Amino acid sequence: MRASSKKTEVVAKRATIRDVAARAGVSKSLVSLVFSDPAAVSADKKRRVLKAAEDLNFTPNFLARSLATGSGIFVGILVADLHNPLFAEIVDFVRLELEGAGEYGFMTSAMLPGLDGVPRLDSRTVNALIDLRPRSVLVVGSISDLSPLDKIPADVQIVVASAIPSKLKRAISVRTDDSQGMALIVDHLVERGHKNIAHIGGGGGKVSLGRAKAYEDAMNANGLKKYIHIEDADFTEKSGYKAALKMLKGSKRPTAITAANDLVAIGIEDAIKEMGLSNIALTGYDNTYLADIKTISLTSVDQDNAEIAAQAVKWLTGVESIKAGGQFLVQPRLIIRDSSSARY
Amino acid sequence: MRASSKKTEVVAKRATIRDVAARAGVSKSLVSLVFSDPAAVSADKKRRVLKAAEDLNFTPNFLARSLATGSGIFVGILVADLHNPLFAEIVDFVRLELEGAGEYGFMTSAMLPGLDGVPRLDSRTVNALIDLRPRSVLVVGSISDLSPLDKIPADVQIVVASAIPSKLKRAISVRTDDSQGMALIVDHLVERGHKNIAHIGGGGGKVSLGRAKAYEDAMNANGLKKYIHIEDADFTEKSGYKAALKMLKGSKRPTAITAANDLVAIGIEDAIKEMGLSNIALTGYDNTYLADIKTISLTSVDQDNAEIAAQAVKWLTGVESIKAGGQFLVQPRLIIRDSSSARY
DNA sequence: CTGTTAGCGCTTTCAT
DNA sequence: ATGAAAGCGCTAACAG
Repeated sequence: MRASSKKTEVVAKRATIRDVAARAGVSKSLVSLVFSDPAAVSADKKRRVLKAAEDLNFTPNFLARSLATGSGIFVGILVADLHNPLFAEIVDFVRLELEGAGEYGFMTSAMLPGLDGVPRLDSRTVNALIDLRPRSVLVVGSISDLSPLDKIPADVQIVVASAIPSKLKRAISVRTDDSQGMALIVDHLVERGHKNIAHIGGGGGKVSLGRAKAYEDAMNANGLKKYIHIEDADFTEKSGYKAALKMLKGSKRPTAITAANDLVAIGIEDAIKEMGLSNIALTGYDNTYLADIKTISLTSVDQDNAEIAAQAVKWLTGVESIKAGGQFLVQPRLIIRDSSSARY
Repeated sequence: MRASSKKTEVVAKRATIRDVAARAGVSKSLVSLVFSDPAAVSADKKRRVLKAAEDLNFTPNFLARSLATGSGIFVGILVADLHNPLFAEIVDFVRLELEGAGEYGFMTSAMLPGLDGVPRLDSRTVNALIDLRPRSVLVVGSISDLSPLDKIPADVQIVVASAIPSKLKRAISVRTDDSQGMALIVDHLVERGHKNIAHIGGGGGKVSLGRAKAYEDAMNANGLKKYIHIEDADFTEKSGYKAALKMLKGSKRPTAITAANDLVAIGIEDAIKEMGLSNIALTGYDNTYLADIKTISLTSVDQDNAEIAAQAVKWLTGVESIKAGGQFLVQPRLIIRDSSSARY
């Protein structure tokens, strides 16, 4: 039924600048002007063009425009890991923020599952993004090797959010101050009377490593150097679970455990339960929605995603700038929930 | 240091077909041919062109090609909700599958946060996607109104995965058979001795509604019509929590509760805990990684994402076809965990 | 098999 | 202020 058109294939082609020009009785270039530099065209003609565009349901072709201009009018967003709820939140904030600035964020995922389980930056997507000629590029989350992004023209600003840029000197980054975040956590546990506070994390990336280091610093600051105890884990639940089992079976069992992120904390919690232990304080990191689930109720550090997004957008839109390699650290906030209630 | 180029701005512009032609000593069209129809060019010249391309780090411009061809060479992927772990998984499978078929999937998120909290399909992204001229389009997850996609040329197949297409007759869909899924769940609970089995869900979308209906059918099939009890909730944890409180405070408290999805189940669990109840069996749906967290350990229905992805890709690549509005239902699998262990 | 000529839809100079 | 012409990087008929 639907396919039974007359002789003409009625494939609803999008109207072009030419169609609009014809309908409005002006030249193509004038139509183009209306959409790129509206102020430069007479009110009368402008109205007519706009009307015609409206009638024809016309929207400038994104693609053709990028091709012709040599530089697009949108911000390219690359998400590192679709599975991490944290990143989805940041992307939402960024888009809202971008929207407010009258800019447009085009989100793509450049990560390929990867045969070995480790996600890899897909060069085809990177190339596609380059072809699209974004005005700037935002990378959300940790990508182990950002160097493929070096093919992006040098005048296109690359901003990394919630991660430490790896192998890409020109990138600038905005993320939470993990030294402070970890200090908040350790101080909180110390207040609750804990001394023997351990950390599970430090593996699988710069961010993780940074947090482990921050934990050490915080312990030292509290004069608890002798209690420093780190069991290696990356950012996954499974890895937290295994590390926790090992730690809890060891001789100097801690009274409190700090995790590299919420997922790791969940894995630790599983291990604690499985071993029939109780009264061990536990903290997460990132304050994802998981932490807020009542069954889990995890004390965690909030990264202030809104703030991260706001700063990223300032750079992406060129409102603010900073030299290559520069960074901005956002203040974290401690969210206290049940998991850290055990006292000592 | 890096910026101190000589007089020429060394913005690493991507090499064009022209550069390659010059270097290989052939015409532009020949280069083009090598990349579009390699078989049609002599081995010798082909080698030379490929070599030159290699040297220049040349990759055909995605954009220009789409513009010239009128139909791109990639599959556009639109993700409904970045927050739902289920969708990320499906996307991963689809990409892997596409990769295997020698095709390329370009993933974008078309959902804007939405001021009222309800995500909306962003017309700019839809337009951008249309401009890119994908060979076919995959929508992953529920979007309340797909009609903006009707602007996609009629010859571009639109496939919806893990959702029921709304307001878009031309779309075809692949998803799990929820009648079977719910039957598996109800049968399982009946086997454990339960009769008074309730359902929380049914609100906020066709899929949710379908599952509620499937629950009713399964109850009827077990001769448990008089126990049918549905409390309205959408797909969020919060909504499950509220519905559960209401249900559990009511007079005919069930011995088992089936949830519309895992998140809702988690909300229900919170309510159960909060009311100090125990021995109520609980089931989720979707078998997300949340269900597998030991602390949660939720009996759930696995959708077989790999199978969904495989079917979607067959359609997307044109290997198989089906008439507009057609659908394919995948067999679900019950994953039994602790949450349903309560017997009655 | 190879090279030439248009042209995709748009944005520029550059005249008018 | 407006129109004509050239061109972004590529492919698609053509002719050689």
